[in-house]
Amino acid sequence: MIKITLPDGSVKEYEKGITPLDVAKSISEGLARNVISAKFNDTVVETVSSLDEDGKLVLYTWSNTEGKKAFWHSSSHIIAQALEELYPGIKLTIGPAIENGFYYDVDFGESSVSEKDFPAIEQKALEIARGKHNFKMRSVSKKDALQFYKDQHNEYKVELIENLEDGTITFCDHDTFTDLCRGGHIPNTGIVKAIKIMNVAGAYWRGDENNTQLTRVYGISFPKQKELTEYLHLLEEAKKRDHRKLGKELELFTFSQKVGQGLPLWLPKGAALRERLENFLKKAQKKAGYEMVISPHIGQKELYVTSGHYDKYGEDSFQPIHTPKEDEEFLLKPMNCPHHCEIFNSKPLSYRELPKRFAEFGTVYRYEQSGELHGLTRVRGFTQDDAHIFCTPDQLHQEFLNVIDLSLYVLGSLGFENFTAQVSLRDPEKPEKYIGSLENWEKAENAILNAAEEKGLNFVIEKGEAALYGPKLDFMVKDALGRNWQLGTIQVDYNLPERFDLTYKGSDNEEHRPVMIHRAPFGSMERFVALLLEHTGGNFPLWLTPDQAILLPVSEKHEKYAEKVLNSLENHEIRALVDVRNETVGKKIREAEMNKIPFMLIVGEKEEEQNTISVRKHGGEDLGMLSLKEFANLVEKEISSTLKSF
RNA sequence: GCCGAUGUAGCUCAGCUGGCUAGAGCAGCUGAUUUGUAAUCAGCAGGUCGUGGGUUCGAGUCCCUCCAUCGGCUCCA
Repeated sequence: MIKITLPDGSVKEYEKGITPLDVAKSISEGLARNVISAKFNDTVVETVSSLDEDGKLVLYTWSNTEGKKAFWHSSSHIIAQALEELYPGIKLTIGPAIENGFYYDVDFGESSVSEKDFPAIEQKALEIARGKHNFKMRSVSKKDALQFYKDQHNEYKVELIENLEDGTITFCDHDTFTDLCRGGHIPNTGIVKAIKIMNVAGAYWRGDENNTQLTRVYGISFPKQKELTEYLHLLEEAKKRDHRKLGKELELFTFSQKVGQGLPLWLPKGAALRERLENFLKKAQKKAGYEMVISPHIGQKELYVTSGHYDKYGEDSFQPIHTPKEDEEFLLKPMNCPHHCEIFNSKPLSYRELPKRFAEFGTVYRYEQSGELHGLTRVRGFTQDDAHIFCTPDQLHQEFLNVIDLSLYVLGSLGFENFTAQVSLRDPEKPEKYIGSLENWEKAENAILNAAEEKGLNFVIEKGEAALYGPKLDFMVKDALGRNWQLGTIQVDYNLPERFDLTYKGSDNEEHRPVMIHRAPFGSMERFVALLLEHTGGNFPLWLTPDQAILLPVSEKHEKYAEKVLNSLENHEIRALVDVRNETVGKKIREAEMNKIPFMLIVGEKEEEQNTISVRKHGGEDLGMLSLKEFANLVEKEISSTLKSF
């Protein structure tokens, strides 16, 4: 007999060799029907694996993330079988479950797959699924495993197996299909009732662009057809929140082929919105002791050679600007830090004057790869809400904590609650990616980890994500389709102060090296506005939104009164406009709704007589007739409830 | 940069296997209507079909180049 501990803490005794599925049956029939995956002692096991020792068992159904993972991973086996049957001779590589579905990377050799082939593959996969084939794991010796794939001329699987230890290698069979696999499957293929190929894309073998490019087939599957339909509907809904679509509809920004790709043009409403965001941050920064500085958009090549950026990025950047004078080269500024270092250098400073906090909304230009450009989230010219803090080593910790506070204030004020804090460290195996001494890096990494812990931030650590000159604390936010983007960032840097030979006079009358903090709470204005658009669906906070209210005169007769009201609204600092078009009220409301204007103010005979406005909120709520004063109070109250001061 | 897809009026889209002067709705303009909580009616105007080449008697439609966009990969100072 063995003792099985269940998640609720209860311990039950079973015959040795019992399976998770049997355990489920002993609990309830319903559970047994729904169990599709299990973990035994924190290791993923099959629902039909035999359990031979005491341990902790967790059973998973479709409603658990772990259950979905097993479901989607199993589905990738089914798709792989379908592909092999339809395209004989292809070479399979890896096929994991991902956040939403799964993919399989395939070397199609001479053939290729495109959208029009999807239905046939899906149908084949469904046919296989309906066969209710059991997934069966079996151990294979390294020698046999290698032979199996050598016979298939599949060099990818061979490479995978070569890196595995003999004795740990398992294959998974279902129907006529066999795949190298670690395990974690649903009991049988029949549980998959709906399966859809979402798209195909190129992906490099082992993520290295020097390797062969494989075809990545993305798919998703569900235990019910209805759930697939719902998922596809959800995707459609998410597309409505796409910032590229909303930005166009709300006239915030545009792009022009003539100006160039990745170079956004801010339209009047967008520019005004951006200015409000900038002022919001400027106000907070002023309280936090920052000073605004301004630096030019170009700098001598020498500046970036000093900073180390030229060596690292020069080749893949916008190329130097040449002047009539020979040997003179300027670069478009790809970041503000070197300029700010020189500002620090402009006069001798004493420790009494530190920290120095130089802030600038600095526009920078980076030659991002063409395939990587994406709306406003990844562009070639953008404005960072940048600042550099130069402080003594003693001040670093407190300064870093203060910057975390500022960043959290910014995210909180704009309703970003579901962000992930990420500590990005260097990849110890690739020192060539970074500048500076190991000692400096360790100091900087510890400074960040300590500060993040002290603030009680719930953070994840990512190795290899650090910046060229130092580690970072990044705030990541998901877009409408669940893709992660970095917004705010805080970086500790011991290296640029050395490269620029920055010093201050200490109390001991000796020269000392300051430490530098790079920080940008928004990240960039472009990306921040993009993510804000996707999060709010275009319904910005009232303080930020382009037009807070629109006056809708019932007929031409009430235009004068509307203009009068508009005037008073302006006196109350409410941004409003009048729709004087010769249209019905219904039509004006419809358009104001589509333009996502928070308040629609209808003025007609009654309102003019009583000196009031009838207020309709975006979405349809009727607030009835209000006096101007009442309305102004309402607006002020709503604003102050979302916009706290720092 | 790489893989795959897409590009028709300001916007959203139709245009089958190549065949008259390329269509619709919305937006725009003109006129009528003077309107009370998500589309009043009528008329008009608007496109060298992303670009450049090619095949053909004939190209929006087929082929190639380039540009841009979309989904990924790689990258992200």
